[in-house]
Amino acid sequence: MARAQFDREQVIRDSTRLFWQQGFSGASMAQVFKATGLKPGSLYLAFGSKEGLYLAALDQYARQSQATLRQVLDEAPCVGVGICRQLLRMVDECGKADYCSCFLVKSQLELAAGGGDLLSRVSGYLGEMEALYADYLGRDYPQEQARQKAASLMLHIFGLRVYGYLGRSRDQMVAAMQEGLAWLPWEAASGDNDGANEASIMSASPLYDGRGCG
Amino acid sequence: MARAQFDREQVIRDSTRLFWQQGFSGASMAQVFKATGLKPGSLYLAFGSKEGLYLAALDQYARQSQATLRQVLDEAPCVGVGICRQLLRMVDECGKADYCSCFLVKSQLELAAGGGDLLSRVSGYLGEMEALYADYLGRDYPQEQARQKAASLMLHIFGLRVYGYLGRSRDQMVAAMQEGLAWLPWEAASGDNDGANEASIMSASPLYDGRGCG
DNA sequence: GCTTAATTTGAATGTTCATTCAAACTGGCG
DNA sequence: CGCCAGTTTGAATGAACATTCAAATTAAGC
Repeated sequence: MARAQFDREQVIRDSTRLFWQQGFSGASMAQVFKATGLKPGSLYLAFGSKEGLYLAALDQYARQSQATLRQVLDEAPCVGVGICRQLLRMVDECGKADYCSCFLVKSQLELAAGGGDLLSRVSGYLGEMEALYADYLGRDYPQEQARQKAASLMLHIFGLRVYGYLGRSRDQMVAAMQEGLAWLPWEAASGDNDGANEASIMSASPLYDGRGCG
Repeated sequence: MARAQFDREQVIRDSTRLFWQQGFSGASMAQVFKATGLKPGSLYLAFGSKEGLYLAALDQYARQSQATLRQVLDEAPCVGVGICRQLLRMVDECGKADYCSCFLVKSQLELAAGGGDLLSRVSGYLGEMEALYADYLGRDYPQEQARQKAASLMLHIFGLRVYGYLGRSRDQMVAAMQEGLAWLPWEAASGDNDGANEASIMSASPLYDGRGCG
């Protein structure tokens, strides 16, 4: 009966990289065939359409992002420190040559006008990220304050995803984040790294490191 | 010798609306012909190419945005109040049915991967907005603090341009902005409106009201 | 009102787009 | 081994794409 001869997750990962960089409209299926190594027939049999493939890419990216965020927050000595570490990592991403903002943020902006399935999925995932932060912050703050701080956090994260393109120095960006998020324990986060898990989290491909928008 | 029979500024304005909503790749020249009422030949004679027209749209949008920002800041009793008013207006934009983020922000994200003239123009304009805020803040703060606060401001503005899509209430968004920008005189801004200029600034078309990202 | 350069027109260009499909191939199973 | 459902192939499809151009039309200057 002949099983599929490609690694579905890897194909999605390759497609994600392309869609992330070029956008939905900006990436052609011809580029997808090249990036994944699959021929049209195989790709369409597996994913149905360009939109279907994009949807799979979004799902994988969001799932990965949430998992990584949970991991970072769980491994930190407290929520605040975990959040700082996550933010500092995002700042570091901005310095990379192939910096590409966040796949969800880019998708939200590109697809907003069109509406449709893709858009509601994206908005949903972004909302989930905020809820996740609020949830963790709920350990240290009363619920209303936790929600408020999560909103401010999302504002800074989204902002950084754009600001990161303007070529400011790492120090400038960190200072800008600290200015509006003064309630976070920045000192503790930049000081103590238990070192070991540093390498385990930094890994994977240069563009798609599974960290995402969270 | 036959002069051009169309209003160039109006054509650019119509094109801006389309590009702003759909993006550079997402908008087709056929849509541009429809939106502007011009035939291919006329448009290509006037602007050279799709990219040329997009460039004209960017320029007009950025010029208009900067002018409006200066006006708002100049008319306010002090810089802080002016900034708050501008931010509150941006929050209000998010509630509109055809909310479309900021043309410069959307362009930055879409064009970042491709590079080229368009991109450097966009990044330049965004940098100018920050410099403009820093300049005005220089009246109330020493230079270094002014720069810092301008950076934090841009982070919030960019953030809001994305966060605005998530469908939060006006109050929630205002609270989120206040959380990170607590040094601004929010009370004074929401309280005293001299009323008169309120209507003069709120005007123009539903999508393109010339306010922009600043 | 004639001249003439500038502008408008819209069909035509050749390319690239997402998608389809019949034919070839593959490998698990009886 | 031979069957056949599942998979791969890559050429073919027709629509949509940005752009061009020769011919028609316009109006400013004389």
